[in-house]
Amino acid sequence: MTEFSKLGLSPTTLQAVADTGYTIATPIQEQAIPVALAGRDVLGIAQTGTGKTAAFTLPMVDRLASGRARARMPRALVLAPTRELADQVAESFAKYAKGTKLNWVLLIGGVSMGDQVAALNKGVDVLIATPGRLLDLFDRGKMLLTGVELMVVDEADRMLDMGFIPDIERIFKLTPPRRQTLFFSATMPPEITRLTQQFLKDPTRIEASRPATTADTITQHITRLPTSDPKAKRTALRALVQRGDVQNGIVFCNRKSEVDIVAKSLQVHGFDAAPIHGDLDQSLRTKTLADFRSGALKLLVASDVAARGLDIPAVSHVFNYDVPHHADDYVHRIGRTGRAGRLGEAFMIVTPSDDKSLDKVLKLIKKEPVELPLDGIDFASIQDRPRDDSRSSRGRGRGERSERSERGSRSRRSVEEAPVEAETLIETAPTPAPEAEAAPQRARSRKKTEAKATPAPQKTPQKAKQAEDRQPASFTGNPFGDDVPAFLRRPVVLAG
DNA sequence: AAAAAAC
Repeated sequence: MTEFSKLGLSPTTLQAVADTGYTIATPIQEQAIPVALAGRDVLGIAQTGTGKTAAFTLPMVDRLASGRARARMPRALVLAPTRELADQVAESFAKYAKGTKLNWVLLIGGVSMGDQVAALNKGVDVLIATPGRLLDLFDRGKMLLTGVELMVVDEADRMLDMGFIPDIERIFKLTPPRRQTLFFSATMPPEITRLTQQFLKDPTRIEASRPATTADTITQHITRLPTSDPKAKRTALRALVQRGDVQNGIVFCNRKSEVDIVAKSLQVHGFDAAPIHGDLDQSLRTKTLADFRSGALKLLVASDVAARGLDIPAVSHVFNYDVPHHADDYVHRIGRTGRAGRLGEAFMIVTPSDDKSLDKVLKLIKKEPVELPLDGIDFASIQDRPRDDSRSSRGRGRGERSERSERGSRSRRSVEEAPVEAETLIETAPTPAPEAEAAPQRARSRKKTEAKATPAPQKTPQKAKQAEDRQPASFTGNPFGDDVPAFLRRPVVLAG
């Protein structure tokens, strides 16, 4: 157990740490911070939940605090594989750089470039970016990377999975070789090893022991269905969600289309649920995640965009609507619960077509999940409506009609009609009273429509705050008032 | 087999 005060951080940074309430460093922080402060490269083998983000943010703040960025010449760069992860790093930066004059900008896709370009022009110390938007802006000549003193690569193995390695290589080559590099990956496949050999200089290798393959704080269940029918799976999911004491939960699906269908289905049945995946508008992704974190949203239906890295401190339940094809993903998914010593529960729906994937999962977790049968549901009699069916409802029974509405883009019919099929399909787990549970769902739909209709979505509180931080309170239209900073009087130096 | 990421 090492206190932060023993790691060599400056008093300002220590104060920022103290303000967050943390006093004891995690193993990765304890090992990485002194090495990074000494200016050495770090190769950190660690996954999320180990305190990795603070392990690189804190020394970064300290090492950058003395200098000042010039226009279009950032001094540090953090790369993350997903927009949400980048945003999370930015939040960490906001916390720990509070007492300094450092500024930063989040460079991610899916949002307007305007603010990002303005920040770059003004001069920003730290770029926190996903590779696509960073390179896009670079190719448009919006910044140079020759002034980068410190570069962080987070979740490198995931970048590999996502095909980002050529981009990362290119970015490495755009930064000066003398830079310091902090490189993090949960695993070290050969491609990643090669990358570190090429771009890191005599790195100190730090391994934070994985908190066991699957945390002991998570109780794992599997429910076997006799059919792969989607409607049967959704019925089973509702029964599982209703069975326990779900404070909040994440429902993982393998496909984005399935995420939409399952979220919609849960909403129609009166659950407070919303989808998140990469095809959704970024403003909606941000808002949905914020709602889920704050407790305003109970069920997050997600693709694997939310499986890794996202730091949601208190998730009581994880539901695997689908068995993930990669066993690793199972570990990441259920790792969203049972964090920081809390208890968590994980459920997985398994159908006959999941045999292969399930074998891989069971082999990896080396643990026998609790079999949880759903008695009283006649799955064999549940049939999904054929996909190529015409849109007319002629000749259909009540249950099927209800299912069709569930598929519709945004059902308008009153929610009281919704649980028709529940009479026949759910015997053990009654649908919640519509009047009690339907309201949040309708509110959510309305918000979504509004967001689409508004040309310039409102700044999230966090973004507004960042804008505030970048801009003096006395801002009157001329960003610098009468005092034009020195870097603006100098011509911008192009190309090294 | 699919997810993610740039316009």
